[in-house]
Amino acid sequence: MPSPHSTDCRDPAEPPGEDTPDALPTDVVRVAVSVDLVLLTVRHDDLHVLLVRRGIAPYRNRWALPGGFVRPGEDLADAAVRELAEETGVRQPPTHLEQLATYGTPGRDPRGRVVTVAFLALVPQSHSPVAGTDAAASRWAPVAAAGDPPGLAFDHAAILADGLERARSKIEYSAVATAFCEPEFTVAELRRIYELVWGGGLDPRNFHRKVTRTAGFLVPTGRFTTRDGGRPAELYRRGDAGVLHPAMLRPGRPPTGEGRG
Amino acid sequence: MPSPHSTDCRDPAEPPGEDTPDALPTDVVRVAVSVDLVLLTVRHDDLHVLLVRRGIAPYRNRWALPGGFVRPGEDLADAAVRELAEETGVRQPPTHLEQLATYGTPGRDPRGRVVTVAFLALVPQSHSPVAGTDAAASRWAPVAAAGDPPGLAFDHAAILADGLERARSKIEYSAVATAFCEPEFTVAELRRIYELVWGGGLDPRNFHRKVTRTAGFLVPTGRFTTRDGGRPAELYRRGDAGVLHPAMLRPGRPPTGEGRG
DNA sequence: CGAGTTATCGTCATCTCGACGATAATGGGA
DNA sequence: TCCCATTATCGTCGAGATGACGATAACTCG
Repeated sequence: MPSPHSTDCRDPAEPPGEDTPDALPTDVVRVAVSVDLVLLTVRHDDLHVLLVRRGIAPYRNRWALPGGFVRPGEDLADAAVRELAEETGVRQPPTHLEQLATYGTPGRDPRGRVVTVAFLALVPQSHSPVAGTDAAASRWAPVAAAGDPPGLAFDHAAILADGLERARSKIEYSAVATAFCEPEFTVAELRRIYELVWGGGLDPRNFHRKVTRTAGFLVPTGRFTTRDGGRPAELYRRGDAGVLHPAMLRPGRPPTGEGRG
Repeated sequence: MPSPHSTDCRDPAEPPGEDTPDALPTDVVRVAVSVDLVLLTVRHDDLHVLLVRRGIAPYRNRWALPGGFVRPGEDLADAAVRELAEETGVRQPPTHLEQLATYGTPGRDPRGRVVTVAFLALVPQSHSPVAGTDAAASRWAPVAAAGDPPGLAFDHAAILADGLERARSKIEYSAVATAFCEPEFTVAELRRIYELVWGGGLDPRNFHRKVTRTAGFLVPTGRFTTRDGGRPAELYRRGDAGVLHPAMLRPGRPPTGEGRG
């Protein structure tokens, strides 16, 4: 495959070690890199996001997404997990953690150039004991009110919006909605997740048919619970399905391709 | 992030400007930030990716994804577009450009800590005159052979794989496949895109029905061409549809949810 | 002009979905 | 204890989408 039309390619490709300079070009700009977390959970029958209160300028006393600077020799995902534990007291690793996007617009941090890698994390309520060492320093905010005046610090409102949109679309074609659930859950509890994330009601009968017949989505335990009232409901565990086929369809779309998302 | 231990929060939230220190904490690590491009196009009836030959160590003479360091005051997406123009001679902005993911594992660059933001770009063949100022310095490689020994520099093989997977899945539920096409194209040409990206044959009749009936996907021009041979085919333009409903279904999946992607 | 090629339309069985009726199995009160 | 509200789960039905594939249209080439 090497150079088809190259004039002279007598020097073969080299491994990284050979002839490697010790440092990057001197004119390369160095920037601070941070990670920020959009950590979502469902509690009190509402979708919540974890926010921390900034203790220092800029945006002192404003609410922000939890996050912090990446340390030397630390991988990005590791930094996200570390910040999660440090700032929230959440011990268990999140049931779902994925990279969301990277935000690096100059000026997004008044202190200087900071590029932040945002992560989306989903946890069940049991993972979120309340969070934080200091009650005043962090809180779960209903997502609808998370951006209330004076608004979030930095560009965190945009990051939160992107995270929510990602969550909303991702539960359509993947099984990540179960990441919000306890290890064992009922179909109704899973349905409630979808309803809260999507913000609309779903037909219990069609939903039940859909999730129980999509292979790999749910694993029946054979045990039942009456914690939701009414007839006992079977308990399920997360299946091993990554993506769903066909996808869960978000209601409210026109019957035939309206295009435009 | 810094410790928000403030017990008393009598001071109201502050705008960024007030009490803002001039600089970031001194112990924050600064890293080099680069952008890398997975630039895909279809040429000679095959899916190709643009590669550049590295002229300096590390990985000297190895092929790599086009990219470079972000400049001071430059936004990430702007850097991607700039590198695209600089390294490839591609003038027009790509028909499709999206952020792919960020790679920052320590040690991925032997020269030091480098975090790279990867972008996925799709262009029609007409956008890719050949590319590059120096013929030996860049080339279009068939994606199947792009990673051939001795392999791509850095972790670019993984980035390329992620980009391909993104493209493969994204043409399912969005209309980005048209980004590979010239401004006016036939249904057969669009079908060929899907076949090459997915790597399998599609039924021309069912494909035609699907794309022409999905609102917003294609806009008929009323004109026809015989450039593909046979009966004249109508020319279409890209519609304004962002996402497709229902999605284009990748063949080869079992009829009912097999789960697992 | 006929053969080959490609485009486009149609048919049909199957699958899925949304709407919604029906039945099962609890707990809480009268 | 019995009735009822509540929730879970199963079934039915029509509309729409899909995959397989037949049929016809319209061009080029020999």
